[in-house]
Amino acid sequence: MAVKGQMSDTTIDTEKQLTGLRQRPKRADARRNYEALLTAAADAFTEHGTAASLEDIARRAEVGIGTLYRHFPTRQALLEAVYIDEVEEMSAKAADLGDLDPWDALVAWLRQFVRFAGTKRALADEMLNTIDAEAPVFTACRAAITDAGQMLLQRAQDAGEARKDTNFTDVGRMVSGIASIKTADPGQIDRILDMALDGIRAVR
Amino acid sequence: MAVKGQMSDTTIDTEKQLTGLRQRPKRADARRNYEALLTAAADAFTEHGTAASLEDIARRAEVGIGTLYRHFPTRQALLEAVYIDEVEEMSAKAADLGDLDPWDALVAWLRQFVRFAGTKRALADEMLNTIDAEAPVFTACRAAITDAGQMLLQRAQDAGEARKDTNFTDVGRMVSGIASIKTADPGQIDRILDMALDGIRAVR
DNA sequence: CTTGATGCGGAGGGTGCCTCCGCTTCTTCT
DNA sequence: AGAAGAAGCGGAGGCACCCTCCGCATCAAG
Repeated sequence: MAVKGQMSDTTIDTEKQLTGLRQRPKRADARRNYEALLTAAADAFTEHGTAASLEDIARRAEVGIGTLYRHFPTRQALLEAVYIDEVEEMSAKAADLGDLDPWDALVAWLRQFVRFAGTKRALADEMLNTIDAEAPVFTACRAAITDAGQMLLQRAQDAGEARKDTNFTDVGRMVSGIASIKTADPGQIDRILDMALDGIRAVR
Repeated sequence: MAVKGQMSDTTIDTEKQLTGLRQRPKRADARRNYEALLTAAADAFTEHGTAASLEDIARRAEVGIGTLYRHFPTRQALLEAVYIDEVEEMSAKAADLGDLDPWDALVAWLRQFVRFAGTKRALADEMLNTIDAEAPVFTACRAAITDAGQMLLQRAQDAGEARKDTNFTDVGRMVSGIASIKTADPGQIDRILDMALDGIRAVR
């Protein structure tokens, strides 16, 4: 497929793909519960990893356990929904950052990317154990993230703020590598990321 | 410390280090139960991952649940013991292979290494989440594996069967990279390993 | 306002985790 | 060999979690 001048086209495409993977309930009360569960689950998974208690999630969402199971019949389903939700958020965030200075926007987005990758790696691993790496969930999510990152990097490059001899494939890998560093000191990741980002910046 | 001509010195050293990390019970019945638990746990963890049921492990070992908990107060402790046990086995295996042709010995050992790394990676990851990467368990285990592999590679190199411009650091990383490939086809890993091993073989 | 359709929630049965302590088995000393 | 204390055993019991099932409440379309 040809990429026309603007990036937004592909962004919209991948967003549609993502949304297609998930159908939110239509009745008002059901949708309320669904969203509450998603939020509670995201918190719980971040806090306790993939092993978080489903009953606890239902409690946090102030919803019966039965409701949780109706919306998400398996732990996998819930995991997947949370994952897609966060990818969508990363994607949307990229668009929101459009007003900022291109470089600042890129940095802000990559920071969020590190947080995302850090807490969600376990989740993705868990999912990989159960379903195929080529499952539509993953292809769509990868595409969405790549599109968003590519756009921000491109913009920074066009503004002469990021070096032109790189691409998002490299930057993405670098940053996710940094995100996966296991360390006791939470500030260390930030420091490393700062250094690495200096490497992406254009020489003035 | 200086390494004298023979490899066996370091091997013995690292074995001692490992054994020091674990003290088997001394009373006969207690030791029997301890070993039975270790075997059962290894099976269970390989089969169901780190989440295997401890009660199931006790059942398989034909031992009361209380006995399991006395020997291994936490899941971590059991995980660790199994891990050390398997590392010791890898280490011992390297010595056993001494009679074989150097190249065959190396290949046989690396094959076992892949199996080991494949099933035990999850275990090591789990442990890393709880304890430090520099904990004595890990340093000692890394050292033991490295020693064993280094010796076998050296032997194959000396016999002119493995290329001389490499070392176990590289070979080890390569093989553990291969071991970590996620795939549905179990034969694929074997095929890839074969190809990779051809790359280590000396040009005739 | 009525009335089906849709969604809610929690009781209940099953499993796993971990602790605690009365009973058994081993080892050592005489 | 026998006694006696040390060491070890095992499973009942209390709690949390998993998941299902179904009577009851709530919604929205007519």
